[in-house]
Amino acid sequence: MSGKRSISPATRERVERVIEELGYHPNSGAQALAGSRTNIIGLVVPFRPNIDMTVIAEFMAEIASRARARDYDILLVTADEGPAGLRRLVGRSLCDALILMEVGSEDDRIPVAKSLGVPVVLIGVPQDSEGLHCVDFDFQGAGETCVDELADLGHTEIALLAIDPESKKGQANFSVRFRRGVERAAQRRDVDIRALVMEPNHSDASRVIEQMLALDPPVTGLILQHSDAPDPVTAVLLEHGRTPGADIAVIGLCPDALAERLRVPMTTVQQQASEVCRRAMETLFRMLNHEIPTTGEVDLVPVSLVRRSSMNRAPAVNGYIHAIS
Amino acid sequence: MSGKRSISPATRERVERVIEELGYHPNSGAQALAGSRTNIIGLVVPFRPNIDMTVIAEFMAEIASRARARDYDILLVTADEGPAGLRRLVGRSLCDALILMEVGSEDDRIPVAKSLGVPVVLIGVPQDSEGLHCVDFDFQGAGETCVDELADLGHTEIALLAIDPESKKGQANFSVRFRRGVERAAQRRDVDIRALVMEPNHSDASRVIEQMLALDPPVTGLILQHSDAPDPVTAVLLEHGRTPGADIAVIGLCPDALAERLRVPMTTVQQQASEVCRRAMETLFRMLNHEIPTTGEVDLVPVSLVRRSSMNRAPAVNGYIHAIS
DNA sequence: CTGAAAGCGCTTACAG
DNA sequence: CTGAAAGCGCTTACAG
Repeated sequence: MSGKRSISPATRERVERVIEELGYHPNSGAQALAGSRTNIIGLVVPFRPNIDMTVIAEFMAEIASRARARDYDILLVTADEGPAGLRRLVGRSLCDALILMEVGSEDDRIPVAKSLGVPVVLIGVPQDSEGLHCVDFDFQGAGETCVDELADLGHTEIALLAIDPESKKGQANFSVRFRRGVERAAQRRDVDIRALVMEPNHSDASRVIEQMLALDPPVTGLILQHSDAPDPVTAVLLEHGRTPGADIAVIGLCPDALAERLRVPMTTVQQQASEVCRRAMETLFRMLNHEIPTTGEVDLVPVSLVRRSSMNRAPAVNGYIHAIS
Repeated sequence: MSGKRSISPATRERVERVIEELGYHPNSGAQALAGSRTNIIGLVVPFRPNIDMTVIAEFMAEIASRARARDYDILLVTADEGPAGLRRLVGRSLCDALILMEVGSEDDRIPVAKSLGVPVVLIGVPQDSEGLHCVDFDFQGAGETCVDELADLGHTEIALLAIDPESKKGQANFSVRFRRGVERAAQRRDVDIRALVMEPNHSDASRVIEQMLALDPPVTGLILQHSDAPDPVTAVLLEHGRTPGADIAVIGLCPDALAERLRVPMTTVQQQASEVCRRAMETLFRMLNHEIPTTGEVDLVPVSLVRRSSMNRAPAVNGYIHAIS
């Protein structure tokens, strides 16, 4: 018996010693059958191309270790099994609960996720999240923060080096949400945004930045959406004699490690994968323990701004100094 | 009954129809208990920092999909559970077989892997691989191929932009094996190699390449070991007026997609993750079907050279044209 | 080709 | 606090 009923210290110790000696491990299949719980969590991972596997892996690591901390294991399922995969997992009683990663706006797994009868947490925000527990970064807030930070420094002509929205068709909607945040804040702050689609490599950065430098009125602030953009963009700006933090203000979305090792360390909005995972796993375990119902709502992790050296005030224009809010 | 004994077409069809109608799924715990097989493969994944998760994810995707193709599922285990994790997996009968990724030279999981009593395949080549099935890229061959290709074009002064060997201490040994290949071939071809340790970002590439350009006798060929090096290195070379394929020959190790979208598409040795996974899974399934014993040997996937535009002949030196072998 | 018994190794209730 | 029965949903032999 494992922990369910009271036991005298004497026999407990005796049993524990024998377990140790014999190297006893309970048979998981028998436990699952008799106890009707598997102690396994199904993790549905997107292995499509065009997804940043570095961040997916960060999530997997965090989720797996949090699961083990509560004596759960992780069953890895690829997203391309689709809705039928989810049915199989719970139909065959392969797991007690599910986590779906990279859930898109119109995800065909949403309806079956709702009717599965086991706890489910989504990472991402679908259009119709009604009744589902969803956890994600607040990408819209991140976009707003970037614009606000630039506007606070007096910038009114801003370029957004954007992820191609076409490349993410039908996938996760974080780039759309970020951009929506940028646009809302731009309107609110009465600031100009020029969006330039860019691939995150040196030659495309070169192309796009030359385009940007030709713009009139001149751009003084830059928002980088793609997490691989900072290295090539910083390099190209320096090649053109524009030092981030002195000649042009740069802010964006990327891992801290990258931001810090740039020639000019970049101000970023932080995406804490661990915090998203912590919340997702916490609500999953609460559902498994029947502490909360299996229906839930959207839980957005607020962004936090990390100021480094890539931001500067907007230069005076025509002798007029921008009012700083 | 699923497939084990003969059955009349009539009843078969009747049963299949009912299965369909009722949405029947066999209970995996009961199957495991009664059949003493789980149809689950344990996959032990390294989530340490300093590992390229892009390639790890490529392996996971390939392994998971090949497993599903034979009706196996994947249990995800993090490498930091160590040897005890392996014992737990088979002790609790959570899986029928194991795959260990990123196995290092002196891996403390090796001895227990040998005594586990279930089929195991390692991805990587430990020092003591005796009796274990190991599959990996032939990194040594890759290193040799790079040097041979340069030497064939007449280059005798070659720089290796290398991964810091310290950063991989106690981890997988592929960078050591690549470098060993480079050194062996250099000796064999009587060619000079200067190794320069580099981090794969634009500013470190800049530092290292300036260092390289100052070398005497001048370097005419470049080997890139780090798969993230090609973009920044190509950029820095062009900044210094050296066009790969015209002024300097460049070859290296990186994904095809990256090599092809560079300003000068780069000649590379190809690392086919899918081929490594295919072989690993093939031998695993053969073991599971008792077609081969659970003891095995090292299986290295040969590299294949993909020529693109980054290579040129060595320039004539002092009026003397190098003899081409 | 088909039926029906035994048993896989546990957990859960039910007695003591 | 402890013992012993029943049963979880299958697979595997063993009969017919």
